[in-house]
Amino acid sequence: MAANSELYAGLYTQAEPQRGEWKPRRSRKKNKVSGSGSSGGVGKKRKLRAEQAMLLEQSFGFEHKLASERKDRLAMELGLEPRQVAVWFQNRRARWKSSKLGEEYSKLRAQHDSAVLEKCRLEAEVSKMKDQLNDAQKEIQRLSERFDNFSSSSQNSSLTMHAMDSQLLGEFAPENFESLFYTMDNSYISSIESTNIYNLE
DNA sequence: GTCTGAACTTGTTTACATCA
DNA sequence: TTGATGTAAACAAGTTCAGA
Repeated sequence: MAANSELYAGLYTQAEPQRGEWKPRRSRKKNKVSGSGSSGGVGKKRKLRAEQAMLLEQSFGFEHKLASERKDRLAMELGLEPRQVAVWFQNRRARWKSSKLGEEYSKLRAQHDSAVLEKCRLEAEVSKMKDQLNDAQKEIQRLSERFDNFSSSSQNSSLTMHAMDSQLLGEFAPENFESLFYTMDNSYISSIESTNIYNLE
């Protein structure tokens, strides 16, 4: 296959090449240029001079895409082949994209790390709350059993609820103890929770 | 030996020219 | 006039390789 540099040599026109955004392209040339001669052959790879690279960078900073006119003008200003300018822009776009991807990766990595930390924190919190719930349930169970024992042993007793109140619960007796027992028939747990007897903290 | 970057290769897309 | 086909130019992605 003929080298593209040979094919392209001398074929650059005033067209506006842009992919993605539409712009009118070159008008087709009738005559092919076989210019496989000196100009197309870059031959040895050589590093661009500092001022050439600087101007190319400036141009790239202005616009990443390279319209044909600009390419020709740049090539003329820099004393390079238009093909070299085009190649430089292609490579520069590739480097730019690569660095952009690197930045994007770093950002996502940081977000991921902080999300993992937050997940750990939340899991620890859930675990702690489960423990507290467990303790609360045990305490409820304990009190329930004590109450059952007491009520069965003193079923015929003449003790009043008030007497039982202070005897059984001591300092933990809630102020509305009677109403608590009344609601316990319907919903023991929820009434306890709603009267906030047990501080889970 | 490694890295960087210029140049190249391959495949795809798009605009245009030509012809039936 | 229109649809099919060919061609050139441009691009992205990947590769090669000279020079630092």
